[in-house]
Amino acid sequence: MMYSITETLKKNQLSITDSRKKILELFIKSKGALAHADIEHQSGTEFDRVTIYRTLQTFVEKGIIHTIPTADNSVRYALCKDECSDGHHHDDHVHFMCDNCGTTYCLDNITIPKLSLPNGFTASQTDVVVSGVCSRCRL
Amino acid sequence: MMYSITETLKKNQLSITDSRKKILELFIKSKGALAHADIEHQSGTEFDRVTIYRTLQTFVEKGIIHTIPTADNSVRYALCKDECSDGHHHDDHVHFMCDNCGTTYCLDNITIPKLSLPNGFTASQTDVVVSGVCSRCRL
DNA sequence: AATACAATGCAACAATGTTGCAAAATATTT
DNA sequence: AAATATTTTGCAACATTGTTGCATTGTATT
Repeated sequence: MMYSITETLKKNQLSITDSRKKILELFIKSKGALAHADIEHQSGTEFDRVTIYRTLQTFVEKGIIHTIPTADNSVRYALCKDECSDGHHHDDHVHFMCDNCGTTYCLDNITIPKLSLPNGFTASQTDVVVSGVCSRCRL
Repeated sequence: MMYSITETLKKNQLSITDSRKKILELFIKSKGALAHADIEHQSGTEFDRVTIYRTLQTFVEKGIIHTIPTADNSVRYALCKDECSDGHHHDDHVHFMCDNCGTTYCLDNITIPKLSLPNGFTASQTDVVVSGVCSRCRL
């Protein structure tokens, strides 16, 4: 599957800038989710902290990336699947965070089972966060 | 069900102090989960910010409260059920966060269905965070 | 009541996130 | 291709959240 950085930005009506290209590239190359700090380190002193914050915000709004709830409440981001668009995320997949290496995976293939909520409660979104040991750390 | 504040503290080998009594009381009175800021506001200027942080930390370590992963990655705490003890939490229940009023509920009665993870992955903890509208906001 | 021990408040700091605004880069128009 | 309009960036300043060391105060123990 092709994933053209410039195409993606254009498709979302975003102007093509160095920071957006670079940050999107980091997500594509990355196996797991990224935290703000990861991006800051991996891009060196190339971009201002504020620019990274704003870029991440923009990407979330456009449905390019989504935030991942983690057991330790650290903020992480991962690429959305194609179905996501402007503010409407469809990320009802399972996230897995490795206790050992800290890598966060999107387990796209595992669907979340329907839960029956108490009377009067309606669900709009369901997030599942599994912690444990990933395949690479298990050896 | 009785819930004696002093008893609970004693049971966990904690000395009885004003801040611990007050903060534990807030949790017992509260219907939902509490954030650090909630406690800070509800207890006025009575206690130092640092004391609240340390008290929450202690309560988590002793298994009196547990943190709740939320979709917006804000840190919240809620009372544990009796089974929790020193560092060993058994909080595999569903958490519900209302998009309207922000209240976070522990849905103790809903059990988390078993998920089949990809090969090589082992789960130690599973958190489910449901967002939506709660029964009080639905009217 | 005296001593030992633990918790608190204060100050200082670190990390994370936000806002306003001028300068620079990108996109659009002619 | 140059000029204009629009966006984005970097900087500075600030707000919020969380942490650490240490003297003081409060709690528990003898």
